[in-house]
Amino acid sequence: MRRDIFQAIADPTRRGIIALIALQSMTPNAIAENFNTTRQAVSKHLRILTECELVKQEQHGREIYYSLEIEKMKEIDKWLEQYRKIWETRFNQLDNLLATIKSQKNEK
Amino acid sequence: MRRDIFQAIADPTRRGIIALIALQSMTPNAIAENFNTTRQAVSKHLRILTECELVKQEQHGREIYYSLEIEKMKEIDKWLEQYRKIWETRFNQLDNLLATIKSQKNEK
DNA sequence: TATATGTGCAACTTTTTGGTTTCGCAATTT
DNA sequence: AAATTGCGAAACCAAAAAGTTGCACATATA
Repeated sequence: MRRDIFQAIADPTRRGIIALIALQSMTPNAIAENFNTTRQAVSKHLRILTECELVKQEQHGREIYYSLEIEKMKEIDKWLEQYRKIWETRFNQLDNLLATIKSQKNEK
Repeated sequence: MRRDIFQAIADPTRRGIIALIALQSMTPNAIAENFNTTRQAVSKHLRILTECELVKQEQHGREIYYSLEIEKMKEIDKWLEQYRKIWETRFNQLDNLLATIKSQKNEK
């Protein structure tokens, strides 16, 4: 089992679950109502999300409320950081190029 | 075949390839040297990356150079945006809380 | 022209994944 | 106490994915 955050967000249903519980915690049954699968399938997704600490659970009687561990999402942001640097550099280079063209125009 | 960007970055070897060709374009053979797999396996990964437009190729004679399509990486950033909003809000709330505590202290 | 090299592609195998069904347990409700 | 409800876990299945091997094709080199 690989069970890292990138593998966790690879599945569209899991991304749906993440979006759903991002703002309020929900029970497996309530979550499953929003998808075209069984409660058990959602339960499996929740297990995977829990295993890589993207989701936390809180038991209330026989109900278990799941919610997003937003801090963990920052890991993706952190990974993206190196590429953000690249595209920002490219953007600045383009910016400089445009500025150069503009100044050349004005010199005419 | 799902073949979206999230599925593409789920595989650790593919993330390795992305990191490798982010700054300079490389041939499949050169890329494969950096991993513990065969050239053909890398080729398959490159195909997947190409199919979801994360990577572009440029043919030079019999060699094919692969490089990262950095623009496509912004899609992940875009998806992350909604969650970034959440953690920034949380951060501000914490900030406000700390400020409140501080001012209460000063009132003593 | 013959040989070597860089490559993609197809067939095949193994592993992983997502889903379903069935079950048992604990907490409610009747 | 009995029935119902909410849940996770295990066993099983089908589909997908990752890797391997063998090939064909084009380009380069001898």
